[in-house]
Amino acid sequence: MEIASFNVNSVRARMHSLPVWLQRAKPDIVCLQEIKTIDENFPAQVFEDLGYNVALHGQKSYNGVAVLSKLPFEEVTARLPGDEADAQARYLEVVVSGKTGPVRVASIYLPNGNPALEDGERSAKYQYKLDWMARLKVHAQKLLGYEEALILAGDYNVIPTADDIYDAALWADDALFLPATHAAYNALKWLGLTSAYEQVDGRTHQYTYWDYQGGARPKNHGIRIDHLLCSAQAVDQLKSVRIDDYVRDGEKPSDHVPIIGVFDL
DNA sequence: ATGACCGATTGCATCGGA
Repeated sequence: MEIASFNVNSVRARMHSLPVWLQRAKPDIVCLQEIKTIDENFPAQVFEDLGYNVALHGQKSYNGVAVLSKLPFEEVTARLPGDEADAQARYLEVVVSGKTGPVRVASIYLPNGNPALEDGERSAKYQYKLDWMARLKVHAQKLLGYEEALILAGDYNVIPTADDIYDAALWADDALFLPATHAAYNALKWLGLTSAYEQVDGRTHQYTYWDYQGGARPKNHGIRIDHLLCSAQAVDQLKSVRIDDYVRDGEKPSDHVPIIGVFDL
C-alpha cells in the first residue's frame, strides 16, 4: 500500500497536473492539504473516475484537507479534538482495511504560525500553532493506544533539523524552526511515532517545499516540512519512501511536492 | 530574506502562505 501526502496549494488550481501525477504514481491513499475550497466545489468526480473514494473536510478560500483512497473507507472523522471553537479545516482521519487489519491514516495541515514573534512575545498565530500541536499530541496518544498501523501524513510546517534547510541561519526566528516548535514536534514523536523518511532514507538536504519567490527552486533553497509519522505497526511494514520532486518543475506547480511511503500493509 | 511569487476573493487590493 502506497500512502502519499501532498499539499496542493488549491486543488482547483492543480487540476491540470494532479490527475497526471496520480496516474503516474498510482498511490493507494493520498492525503491532500490546502485544497482551499468548500466540499461542494471539490472536483470529486475526476478522482472517482480514476478509481478513488473521496473524503473531504473543506473550507472556503483557506486550508481544507482531503483523503483519496482506492480502498473503501471504513471510518471517516473530520476535525482534531480539543477545541470546539477552532473553525479551521486542518484534520481528516480515515480507516481502511489492510492485508492484516485496519490502517488508520490522517491528513494533517498543521498551522504555519508566522510571524512567530511580536515585540519579542509569541504572536497569536504562533500560539495557535503550539496549541494545535499540543492537541495533536493528545489525540495521537489516544490513537496509538489502538495498537494499529497509523500514519499521520501531512504538511507539518516543521523543519526537523538544520540539515533539512538550505541555510538554517536564515530560519532561526521562524515559526517552522523555533525551539518551541521542535519541542512540540519531538514530544509528538516521542509518544512512539517514527518519521518514515528518516527511518528508511535519512539523506540530509532533501526538500518537500520550495518558495515561489527568489528563484528558490532553481537554487534548491528548499525545506523539508511534509512528513509521514508512523506507529510501530506501520513503520515495521515500511519498505521505502520517495519524494516526487520532479512535480515541482511542472507547469504551474504547487510550492510543495508529494512524499510517498510504500508499506506492506 | 527573496529573482518580477501564487491563489482566493467580490477584488480591481488585500490576505495568507512558508
